[in-house]
Amino acid sequence: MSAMTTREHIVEAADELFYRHGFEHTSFSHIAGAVKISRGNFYYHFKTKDEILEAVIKRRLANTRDMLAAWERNSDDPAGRIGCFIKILITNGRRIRQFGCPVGTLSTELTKLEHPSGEGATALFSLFRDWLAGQFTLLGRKSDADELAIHLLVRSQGVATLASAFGDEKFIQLEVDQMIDWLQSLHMSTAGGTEEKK
Amino acid sequence: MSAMTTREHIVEAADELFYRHGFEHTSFSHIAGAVKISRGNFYYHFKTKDEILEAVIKRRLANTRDMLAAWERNSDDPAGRIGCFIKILITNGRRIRQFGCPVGTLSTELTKLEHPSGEGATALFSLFRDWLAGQFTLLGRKSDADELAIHLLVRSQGVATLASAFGDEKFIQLEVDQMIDWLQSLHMSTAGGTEEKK
DNA sequence: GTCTATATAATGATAGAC
DNA sequence: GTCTATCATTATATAGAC
Repeated sequence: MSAMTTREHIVEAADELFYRHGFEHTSFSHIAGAVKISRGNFYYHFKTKDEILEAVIKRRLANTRDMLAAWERNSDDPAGRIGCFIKILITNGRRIRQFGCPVGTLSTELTKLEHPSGEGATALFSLFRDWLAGQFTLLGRKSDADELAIHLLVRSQGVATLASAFGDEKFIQLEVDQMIDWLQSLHMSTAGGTEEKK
Repeated sequence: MSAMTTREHIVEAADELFYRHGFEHTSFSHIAGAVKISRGNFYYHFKTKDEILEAVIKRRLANTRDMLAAWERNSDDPAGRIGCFIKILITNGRRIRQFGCPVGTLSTELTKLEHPSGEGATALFSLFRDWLAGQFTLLGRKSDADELAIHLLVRSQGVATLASAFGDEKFIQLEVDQMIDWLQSLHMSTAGGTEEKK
């Protein structure tokens, strides 16, 4: 059934292990064990560990693009789409409490390692940033769309960091509710502002 | 002049290196190079690398306690003290853009490593959390003091994460200003609430 | 207390058989 | 494409001289 190539299996396993244990802490042995191939066979598919990291980031970029596209299909109004973003904290709550945000934690690690692929991790952030800014623009907040996008990223990143530090889920819901309220109040004031311009 | 023992030098150097490059990526060689002692000499002072980590966390706990005490001395009103917390993002802006938040990044890393000292890193978070909750209580928000403390931690953590991912400083000031506004609005509504009780 | 070996294990990476 | 050696390097950690 599974038409996945060995290469794809490697990237999928590496993706998960990098998320759970970090890039540096994940060795070829770990990945090989997960994929059930020998360490040697690895180098037929990837010449270096960094190449696997590149493939993982590419995969995450593609998956993220798919997710954003799905949100756009599932909701016509930008506020609802932004709501989808906010609610990942609930949807992926269990994993976020365990391992934090996959985007933020990878970016943080690669920055400390001064790793060239750190830019790729930032690109992953930019994907969300630009998409959110686009939605805020549709909401009528063209002038401060990027600031609002950053603001939401800031809050969701912070929730993820604290959720995994304290292993707590109580305040995740609280913070999510506040973000939804914030989005709502923004929507309201914007609707008013739009009317004034008529 | 320097009355610091070799042990203290090691802990200080390790503290800085753990912050800049992460715990796992920092080797004895790196620390030894910074302190200018041989690798072998290390084990006279610490039996394992984990022991150094413990000492570093202990040092950070002590330094944090000192910082919180200084904020209490420098300001009589709790709002001003909370303002001190918010403004670390500016004060330590350069380093935060380079290496993120020392508390958050260590906690994130140790969680992924499933390292026993992860609890120590969380204790560092709790120091801020409890202190902030105490200040909010003094502000007259006893019932939701912990939620407010978490909320501020969330936002400052998020700012630190994004600041280091994008290497940007523009939105740090923006976010800090918004946090100050939020604190102010809270203070106002609370002052009203306090009067009502009279 | 500090040093110079040295032991040991794991890691990323290679060579060559099948 | 996958495997079994194997290599070189690095890391933590130890032993023993000074």
